[in-house]
Amino acid sequence: MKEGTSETPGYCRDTEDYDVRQWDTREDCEVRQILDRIADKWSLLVIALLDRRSLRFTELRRAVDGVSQRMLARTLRQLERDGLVHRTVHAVVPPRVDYELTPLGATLHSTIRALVDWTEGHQNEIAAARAAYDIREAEERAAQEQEVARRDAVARDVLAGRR
Amino acid sequence: MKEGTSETPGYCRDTEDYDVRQWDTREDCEVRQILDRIADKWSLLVIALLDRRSLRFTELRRAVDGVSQRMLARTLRQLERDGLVHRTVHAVVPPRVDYELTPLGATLHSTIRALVDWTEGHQNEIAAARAAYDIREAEERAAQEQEVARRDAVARDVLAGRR
DNA sequence: CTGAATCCCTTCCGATACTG
DNA sequence: CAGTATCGGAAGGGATTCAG
Repeated sequence: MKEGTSETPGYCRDTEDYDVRQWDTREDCEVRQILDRIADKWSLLVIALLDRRSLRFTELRRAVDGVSQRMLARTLRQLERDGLVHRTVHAVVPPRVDYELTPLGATLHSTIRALVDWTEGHQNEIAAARAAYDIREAEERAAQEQEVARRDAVARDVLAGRR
Repeated sequence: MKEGTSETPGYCRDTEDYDVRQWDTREDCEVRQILDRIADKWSLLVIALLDRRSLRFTELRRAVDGVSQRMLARTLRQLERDGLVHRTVHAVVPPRVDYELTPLGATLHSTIRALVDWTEGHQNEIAAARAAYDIREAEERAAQEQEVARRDAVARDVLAGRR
């Protein structure tokens, strides 16, 4: 089986004796796997970039900045297979290949865009939360060590002095 | 440096001579990294699950179904550090730890929910697209092989018969 | 230019075992 | 119950090379 195909076990042990409360647990047989691909680092960026315009391979490569040729090619093939991106090959030399969102991909775009926008809009809060967390953790760690040292001292005193 | 800290280079080469068209390329110094964490497989599921209710570690473990103890613990630590999830330790025995979304995390919930809903709502279309793609690819591959075989035959004839 | 294929190193992650 | 520590296999992904 070729590399990117993912053996897709496909199973879905029958949902007998299992009350579907929301979507949470195992009905994701397929969903879980799709979500993984959609929420993939590069897929996210590519879909976000392909907004109402088509871009060629090299343009995407430059725009994403950091993606390797290998990963971009793989990502695009997957997105094409999933019917989210359309690939147009122009029979010219040098070859030119354009990528654009399919109607299905376009419906995903706004959702992904929302996610990206959220991240942009809250990155400062997250950075602050991280800083606060790190400080708290450092303090706790320090207090912990002090406590250990104190106990050590006490133990030494007891052993050395009066016993 | 401990495992999950991620060396966070933090750089962001100054945005001189770079027209910010949208968000696409490199202003993601920080965003890119946050997006990666948020769009993470387990983070997504955990945040989606923590809807207006608090769950304890084991409940999450069961609900997510498939996550290892290690990954769940790591994911929760990260989410806590990012200020998206709040952790409450009850000083009882056996220990009990509750997790719930912070206000910040709650604002992310709907967005993530939208992503999950999209996936659920379009999984059939994606499955169909994949099937179609695979068939097309198989046909092309078959045609390719036929062509090769045909040319082979011709070449053999030329070499053997009249030359 | 647009890929596919190979090599190879790094990171991820699950299984297991051990604390509080 | 709620973790942390360690280890080994598996997967991810970059650099390079070759082809159309």
